Amino acid sequence: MTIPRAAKTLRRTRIQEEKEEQILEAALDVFSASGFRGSTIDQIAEVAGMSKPNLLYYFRTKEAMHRALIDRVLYTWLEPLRAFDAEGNPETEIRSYIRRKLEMARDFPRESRLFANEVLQGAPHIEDELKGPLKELVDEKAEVIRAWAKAGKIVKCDPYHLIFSIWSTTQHYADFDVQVRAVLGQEHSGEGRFEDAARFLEQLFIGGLRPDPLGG
Amino acid sequence: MTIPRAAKTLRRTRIQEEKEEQILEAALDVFSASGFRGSTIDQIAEVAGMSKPNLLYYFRTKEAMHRALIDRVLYTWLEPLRAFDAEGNPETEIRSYIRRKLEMARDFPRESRLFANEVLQGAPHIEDELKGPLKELVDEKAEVIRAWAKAGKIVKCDPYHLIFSIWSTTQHYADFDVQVRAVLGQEHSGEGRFEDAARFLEQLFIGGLRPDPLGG
DNA sequence: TGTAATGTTTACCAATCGGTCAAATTATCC
DNA sequence: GGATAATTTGACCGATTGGTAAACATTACA
Repeated sequence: MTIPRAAKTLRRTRIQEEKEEQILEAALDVFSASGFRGSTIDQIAEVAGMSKPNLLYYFRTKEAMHRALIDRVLYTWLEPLRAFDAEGNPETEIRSYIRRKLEMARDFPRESRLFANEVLQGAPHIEDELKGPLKELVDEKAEVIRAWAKAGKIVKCDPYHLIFSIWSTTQHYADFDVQVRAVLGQEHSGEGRFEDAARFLEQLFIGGLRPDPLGG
Repeated sequence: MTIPRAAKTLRRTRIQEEKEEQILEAALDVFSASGFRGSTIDQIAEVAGMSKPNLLYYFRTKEAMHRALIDRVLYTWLEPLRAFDAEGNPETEIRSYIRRKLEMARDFPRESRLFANEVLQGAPHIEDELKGPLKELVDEKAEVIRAWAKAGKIVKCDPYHLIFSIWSTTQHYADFDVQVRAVLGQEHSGEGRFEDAARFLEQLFIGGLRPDPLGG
């Protein structure tokens, strides 16, 4: 007889690990492309290359799949911000934060779109994460930035909106990729666009945050 | 007998205008909140306060509704960029473009999310608009910016990525509103956040684009 | 005021949705 | 190799999906 699924997590089989991996990979594909409501279990099952009931053997509901996916991806997604170092030099810290975020937009666009879809549609499944861990992390880093400003290392500015602007400008290249490509045209839509973006954004932020020479 | 719907558009009745208005208003609500695939005709019908078949009397399919909505909103949405004036002073032009875009994010968040949802999910319904009218408009304004840079009025930079960065930073406050609110916390989530954002973004862009005093 | 055009509703359709079930199959371990 | 646990499948469920047909109600206009 099949053991109750709750007990399944006590010890995980080789097959379980492989299949769950397979499923979450497919789920990332589908959820990031259509959002939660717009995605169907059948789609995910097809991409994962298994039957729907088989998929539902590993994740009992669509919600459970989505949750597992969010949980797996969220920590990694916040890594660049976590790496933001209070001890470091403001200019190099901001520069490398922008770089890292742009690299993630380039290398993990599906992850970016997964969150974008979720937040865009009111974040019904990740509200707690936003108000909890995310807010705390941002609060912490905002303090760092504020300290830099107070010390005259960068211009006085609202640290929260600074962080928002780095998020939005970098993630734009993942979330709005088709629009970026459409506007740039075929000739500038190669991978070089990330280098161009990096150059521009560093110029913008470093220039825009340079401390007022008058010390104002 | 009911005349074929194709002929309906020859002359529009009072009722037609009212009801189509009602429907598109409801459709904006629903599509912007759930994306095309995630939205249902039933939802829209309920929000519009009419029966589903009645709604389908005015728009034969879900696609037709979506298309009509996009068509109606797109022109307005591009208005701020169109207002970007080559003759004007770069600093004030950029400043007022940011202001206008932020005002739209504040006053028309549903419109912003409608496009964000669409682009995020691969822009299956507006690809032509992106590659056509949008690209042409951006190309034109990019030339203006390039000329400013050449004349030393602003720093030399990639005009396309500049435009992208203004889009992304401003629309962020509409598209990622829940995240912004969650991170700012209750105390800073009032309407004042748009003023704070405006102040920061103007500081960032004006500072970041200020021409190099060495003339480099 | 009559009537033709327009608008609305009820009842319905096939397809798809998320999910269940029991039977069949495969892997594991003694 | 056999028992037992783990995995997979096909058949199926009720609810919801986008959309239709036709009867019914209302409006506009001569």
